[in-house]
Amino acid sequence: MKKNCAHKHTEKKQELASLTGRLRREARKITGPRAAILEILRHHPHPLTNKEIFAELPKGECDLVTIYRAMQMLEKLGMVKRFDFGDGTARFELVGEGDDGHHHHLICTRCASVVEIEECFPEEIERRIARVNEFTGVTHRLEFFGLCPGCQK
Amino acid sequence: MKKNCAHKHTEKKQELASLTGRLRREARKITGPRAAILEILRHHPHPLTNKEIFAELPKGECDLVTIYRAMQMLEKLGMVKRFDFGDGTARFELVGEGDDGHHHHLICTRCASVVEIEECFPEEIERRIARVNEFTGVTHRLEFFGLCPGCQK
DNA sequence: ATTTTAATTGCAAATCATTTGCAACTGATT
DNA sequence: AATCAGTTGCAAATGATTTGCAATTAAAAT
Repeated sequence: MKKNCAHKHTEKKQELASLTGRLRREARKITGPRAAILEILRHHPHPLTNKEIFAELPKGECDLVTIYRAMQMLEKLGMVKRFDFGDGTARFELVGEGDDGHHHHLICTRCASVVEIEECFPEEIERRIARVNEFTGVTHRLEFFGLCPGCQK
Repeated sequence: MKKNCAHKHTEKKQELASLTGRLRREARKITGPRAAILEILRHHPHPLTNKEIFAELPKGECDLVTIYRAMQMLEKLGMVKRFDFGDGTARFELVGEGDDGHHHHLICTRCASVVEIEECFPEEIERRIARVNEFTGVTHRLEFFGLCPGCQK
């Protein structure tokens, strides 16, 4: 069941207590659904869709809508990062304290397996793009696509 | 009404005849709706959503669904390129003959103005990413976001 | 430990972008 | 002008995500 799993820099699985602590600090309630969701995110290195999280959850643990609301909230608090693989479904990954979660992925266009990538768009080029166009606060969204070893028929 | 418009490499507005010619070659019919859609794309340098195309069209010229279908077809023929700015709506830009349309944009997160970017992700790094992970046919999706000069309060 | 209160949840229904079914229509070819 | 496959419009279906609202509950106050 395990997918390609080349974790270079996110191998630090956060403690559940640390996660709930962050919630508490923000005056959020630690509810059953939230603990369950965090627990699932904690154990998954790659971005998950809300449906996938829902599927991992014990049967009636919580409603899909609750997951949507939880992810919205966690994203606002900076505890999860939203990724867009271009298939019309949002994916979320837990973000470490202090970290901004910025990184990229290499996705197999056939089997959808995901590899986390260390490389990033060169800073100096991004700065030049910002300067030349007089934009400020420039970031980027970047994902790679290709055929994974197993799918190269 | 004009947005920020720094066209570096797509300043070659294709002839309508050349576009319909491509359709004809593919055994597609040149219909009123299609000609109208191509005409609009031809005159717009930046990616347009189907709704935007629809809005530009003379009132009852054609149905929104027809635009969806036309864009699907044009994308399949490689005549338009689909872009994803992460807001859940596809955008399309006309692609020159022979060109694959691969390029990126800098989008203002406040006013949504778009600037076309010449820079691309460094090839050698992409090749390394492919090699290291044993992926083939690797490409990328990349867009930049920031505050445009006019929106920097 | 019990009350109080605001945050949270579930469920149904609403939205939005996009797709699909199907019968009527129309370019392009003969 | 006849023919026929490709197209179109309209309604309805899909899929992801959001929203309204009344019932529930975690956490603070008593």
